[in-house]
Amino acid sequence: MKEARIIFIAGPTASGKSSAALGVAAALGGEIVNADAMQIYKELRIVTARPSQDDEARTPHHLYGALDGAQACSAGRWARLAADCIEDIHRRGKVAVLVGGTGLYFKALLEGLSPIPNVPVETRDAARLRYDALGAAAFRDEVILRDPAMARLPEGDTQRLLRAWEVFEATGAPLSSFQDRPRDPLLTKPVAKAVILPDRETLYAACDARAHEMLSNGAIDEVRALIARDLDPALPVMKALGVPEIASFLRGERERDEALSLLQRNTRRFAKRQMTWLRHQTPDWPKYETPAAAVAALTASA
RNA sequence: GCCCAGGUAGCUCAGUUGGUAGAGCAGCGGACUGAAAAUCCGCGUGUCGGUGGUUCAAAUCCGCCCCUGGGCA
Repeated sequence: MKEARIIFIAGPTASGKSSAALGVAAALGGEIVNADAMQIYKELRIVTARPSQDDEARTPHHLYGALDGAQACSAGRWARLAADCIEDIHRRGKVAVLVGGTGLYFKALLEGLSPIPNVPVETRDAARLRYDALGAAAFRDEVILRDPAMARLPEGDTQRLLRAWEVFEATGAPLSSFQDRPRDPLLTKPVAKAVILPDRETLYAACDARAHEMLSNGAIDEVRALIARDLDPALPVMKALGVPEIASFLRGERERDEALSLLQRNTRRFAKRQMTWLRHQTPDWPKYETPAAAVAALTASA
C-alpha cells in the first residue's frame, strides 16, 4: 500500500467519510478530490453537507462546487475531471484522496465506461419529448425495436430507457453494442481502497441528525435561492436530497416538520441503496465499520 | 376499589354471521455502464396480552388474570 498514491474512500451518506479523508490526507500529505455527484454543484453547500470552509482552507479540496447547477454532470465527465485532478496532485508530489458516495463514479474511473460518443443536449431533449408523446409502454417498445437487449429494462425504468433511446438516436447504433465493447479505464496506477459501512442503526441515527441540523442551519435559504434560479426541474441539482422536500415546504404544501421527516426518510433510503451498491459492486474493497478504522488501515503502512 | 374503552406487524389501525389475519406508514432484500443524492424490481416481517373453557375449528364466544387509557370514588 506504500506505493499507492491514489486513495479511494467510499461510503454511504453520513458515514463520516469526509472526516476520514481529512485524516488520511493529513497523515499522508494529500489533497482531497470529491467523488460525489451532488457536491460537485456549487449551489448546495449545506444541503449536500460539503466540507466546511475551514476544512477546505486546511487541506486542498477539488471538485467541490466546481460546476454550475444549470448544467448536468455525468459519470464520464466527472471521471475525466477527476483523472486530471489526480495528475495535477501527483505533479505536486502529493497523494490524491478521492472521497464520495457515488459508487458509479469510482467505477467509471477505475474500470472505465464503454466508449459511447457524447449525446448532444438536443437529442436528450428529443428523447424526453418522444417519451411524453408515446407514453411509457410504447416508448419502451420503440427502444426494444432499436435495441432488443434493452428488453431487460422494465417499463418504469425511464432513465435507462431514455438513455438507450438517445444513444441510438445520436449514433445509429444500439446502446448494448457499445456496452459489449471493452471499456477503457482512466486509471492504471495502483489504488488503495476503503469502504466505510457503519452499523445500520448508527448510520440511520446519523442521517436523521444530519437532516435535522441542515434544516436549522440554512438549508431552507439555500434551497430558496436555488429555486429562484428557476432551473429545469429535471436537472440533477434539482433532485438532490433535500431540494424537493424543502421546496414543497416553501410552496406551502407541507409543514416544516413533515418536510423534515420526509427528508430523514429519504436520506435513510438513499443510504440503504448506497450500502447495497457498495456491498455488491465493490467485492474486493476492504470494508470498515468506522471512519477511524479506515483511516488507520489506509495510513498504517505509509 | 368500582364502571367504561382498549390490548392484532416496528407504529397507527382493519378484521363481516367463529374457518389460524391485512392495509397505510416505517422497514428489509435486490438491480445498477455517461442526469447514480438518479432510475427501477421484489418482500408482510405476527405467541392476534396471558391462561383455562365451549367448538371439528377461536383474533372472533365464555371465565379468570395481567397491562394501558378515561370516568366515578
